[in-house]
Formats: sequence, structure tokens, C-alpha cells
Amino acid sequence: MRLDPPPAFLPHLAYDSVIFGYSDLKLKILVMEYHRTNWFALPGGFVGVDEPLDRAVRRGLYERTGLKDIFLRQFQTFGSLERHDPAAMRQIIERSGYSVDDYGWMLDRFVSIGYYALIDFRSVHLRPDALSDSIGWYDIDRLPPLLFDHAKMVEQALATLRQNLEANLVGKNLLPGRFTMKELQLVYEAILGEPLPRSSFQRKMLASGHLRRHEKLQEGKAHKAPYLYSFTGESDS
Amino acid sequence: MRLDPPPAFLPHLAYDSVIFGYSDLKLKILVMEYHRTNWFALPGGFVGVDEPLDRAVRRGLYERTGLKDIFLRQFQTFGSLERHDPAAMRQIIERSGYSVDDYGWMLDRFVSIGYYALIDFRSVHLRPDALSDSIGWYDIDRLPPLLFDHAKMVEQALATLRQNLEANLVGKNLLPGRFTMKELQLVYEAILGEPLPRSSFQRKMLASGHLRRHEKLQEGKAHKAPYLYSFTGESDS
DNA sequence: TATCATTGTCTCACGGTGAGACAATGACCG
DNA sequence: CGGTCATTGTCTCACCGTGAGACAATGATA
Repeated sequence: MRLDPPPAFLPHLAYDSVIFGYSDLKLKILVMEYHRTNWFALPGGFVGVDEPLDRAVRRGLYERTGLKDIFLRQFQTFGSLERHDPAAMRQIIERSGYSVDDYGWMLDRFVSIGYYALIDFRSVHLRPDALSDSIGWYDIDRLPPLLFDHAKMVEQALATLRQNLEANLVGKNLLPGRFTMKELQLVYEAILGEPLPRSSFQRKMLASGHLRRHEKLQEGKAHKAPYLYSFTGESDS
Repeated sequence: MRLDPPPAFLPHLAYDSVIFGYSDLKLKILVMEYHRTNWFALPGGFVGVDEPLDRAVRRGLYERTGLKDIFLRQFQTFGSLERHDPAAMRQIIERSGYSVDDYGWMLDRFVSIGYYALIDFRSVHLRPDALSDSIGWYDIDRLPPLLFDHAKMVEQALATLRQNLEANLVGKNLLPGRFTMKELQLVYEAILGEPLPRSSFQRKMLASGHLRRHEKLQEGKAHKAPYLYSFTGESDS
């Protein structure tokens, strides 16, 4: 919850993370709000001088969500000059109660490495960092205006996620351990942003071999009781 | 052809490029050899303090190949600690006739952004840079041992290329303006590393709409004369 | 007990694919 | 000069995955 002085981090280098969760039939991401600015941005951070890049990102995720062993993928590195906005950064630092004299290095140009993560919505305990008032979930299609080039980052992350959609990921990372076929299909549809044919979806999922059917049936609700499924096999890292 | 002093470049940040060409039925990449070391590595470089990342890579490609408007894609950023090898770097600097006192910043840890490029083999005029004796083409499956994590970079670049193979790219960037269907198929096979069914390949290519058939027929060789084709539509950047 | 939405499964038509066949072509050889 | 033979463009056919729809089974509700 502190900002280490410049020597601790690689200068000019940052990461930003697009953290996906699923709840209430919607695909959502984590967005943070800077202190007293009404400005929103993706959760990001810096890389320690002797810290592997991947570990830096996992550290940031852990500090904000309390989760370890998260599914995490790099999707793009952003290095244009347009993303540099020292004026905005100055305000963020000052309104958080810090001095630009101490944190002037944050006004520099940064090259940022974009990661996306998939996490189980329910198992998260959110904690804001030193610069942010709050961190919260936003529907993927109802995001507030984001600072810098973060809107483009989200777009890219979502495109990459859609392209790499595999049975392993979704159920293993976004859903609780047991779920119905219907629930699984709804997650897919939320990610892809379009409806899927029911019979084909079920056929493909069953044929994939990743699913295990639990003979238990759900009960209590309405109509015919669906099977519960869980995912088999390895996944994250 | 000079090494600018530290202030000109972003510290701890580099790029490396996997430059693909096609010749003699083989997929090849450019590999450079450092002065008097017998050590091989991918051509790479540094990013100017006020230079967009993409432009830095294009600049490096231009300096080495004389080509502009190259098809270029980022594929992965490498940030582990294992890739740091100051001892090797010290030798490279010294054997090139430079002093570590002046270029000590090159011994630091670097995070490197990997790009791959597709270029027309015949239109290249190779030029080594300040640190390298030579730069030349190597068969993708007969590479010399590469320094640092560059072998992994090549592997990743090739995997990404195979995954993103589209009709647009190959013919537009790896082949000369006019080519036969057979030649096109051979390029695909060289990239994918496996034979493709002839009739399906032809059918799909013709149906893609990217090809234009030129009524001229090749002549002089053997047997039945094939049509010549060229690609239509936009491509690179 | 009748109603009705949901679920698991099946069938069918459609489109793309790989394998193979076929004629056309044009250089080479006897 | 005619036969041989490899290459090329195209066609046919069997096969597989897909989307659409049908159907019975189910289980809560009226």
C-alpha cells in the first residue's frame, strides 16, 4: 500500500491488467478510480528492478484481489507517445496527497505491457491501492471513460480473449466448481457477445472431453432438472 | 551505425525481431553474428526516449535491410530474469572494440518486446550493425545456437505466425508479385511445416477472393503451363 | 390432473474438406 | 513424328461438423 521510490522499479516501464469476471449474466472487468478526480483507469503497476515481469503482474493482482494462481495472459505491449499524459498524472499524484517532487518519475513516458486475467467473481476481496479511491466491477459494455489508452487496451484484451476461447478456460476460471450446461453457455455468450445455438453447443462441449457430468441433479427451481458439470484437466498459470 | 549514449534510449528496454523470408523452398530468418565471438542472436535494438515503440522497430529493420513498409507484428514481451547475461554482453561490447565504461548500461537487465516481420527475400540488402560481424539468412530448422532467450523467441514467433496465417499476408509479403498456385502452396507448407492437400488448397485460395488470375501462362519449363496469380487488396503495416 | 417451460438427445439439410479421378497440356524421348 | 509422362485445373464423392428444428422426459405450478 506504499509507493516505493524510483530505484525500486524499472523506469519507463509499467503493466496494466484487464481483469475479467462474470456475474449477473454479464462479463465485467475491474476498474479503479483515482482519488478525488472522477477519473477511471485499469489497475496497473510497475516492475521491480529484480523482479520478473510475470511476477510483478501477479503481485499487483494479489494486492488488489487477494487471489493467487490466477489465469493470466499477456496480450499486447503499448509503446506509442500519445499514451503519455504528464498533466493528468500530476493531478493524480497531487490529489492523492503525494508530492510531485517525490514521484516525478511517474510523469515520465511509460511503455506498458497489457495482461488479461480470468477470475472467479465470488472469491474476490477488492482492495484499492495508494492512488485509488475505489476499485470495482463494471459491465464490459458500460465502462466509464478510461484514462490514457486504456479503452483501447480493453478492446484488445477482449478481442484476444474471444480469439483464444477454449473450453478449459471459461468454466475453470470464471465459474464456480459446479454448473449447468445452460450456465456455461451463458458465459460463452457473454464473452462472445452473441447467442450460440443450443444443441451444437451442448454437443461440442460434451465431445470436448473437458466436462465431467455429475449424476446429481439440481433441484428446487422449475421444470426439468439439468445435470451439473465440472471441468477436468489442468488449466491456469 | 553508431551507439548513442544512454540518455538517447529508454533504459532496460529493448526489442528483438524475427524476420522471416522465403527462398529455395525454405522458410528462413535473419540472424546476426557478433564480432569475433561466434555468437549468434536475433537483430534487435533500443527505443529512443521520444520514439514510438513501433517506429523504433521499423528504424532497426530499415537500417539492416533497407526496407520500409514492412509487414510487422508484435507477438510477445519477454521479461524474465534468466534472459539477463551481463558476462556475455560484456564480451560482445569488448570484442567489438567498445569500452564497458561507455556502454555499461547495456549490461543491465532488459525487458524485450518481440516482433516478427515478413519480407520479400529478393529485395533485401543486408547491412550488419555496429556490434555484429555479419547478418544472414538461416533455415528455420537449421538455426545456430542463439544467445539469451532468442531461441524461445523464434519458437514463439513461428507459432504466432502459423496461428495468424491468412491469405493476405503470405503472397503479399513473402512472394514476388506474380506466382503460380504451386509456389503459393509451397510457401504455406514451408511455414506450417506440413503438406497440404492440393485440390482443397486451390479451391480455398480461389474462393478467398484475394487472388487475381493473370491470363498469361508461364512457359519454357515442363509439362502443362500453370496460370500466374497476384494478390489483390491491402496488406501491411 | 392438466399445463408448460426447460433439458437431453436425435434427425436432417447444408457447407467445407480430403482423397481421388479425369482430361488437357506441353516437353522429352525413341 | 508419335508415344510417354509429369503437371495442372477441375470435378466428383464420401465424410464430418454445424445450425435448425423436433421430440420425449421431467418436474414445478395452477
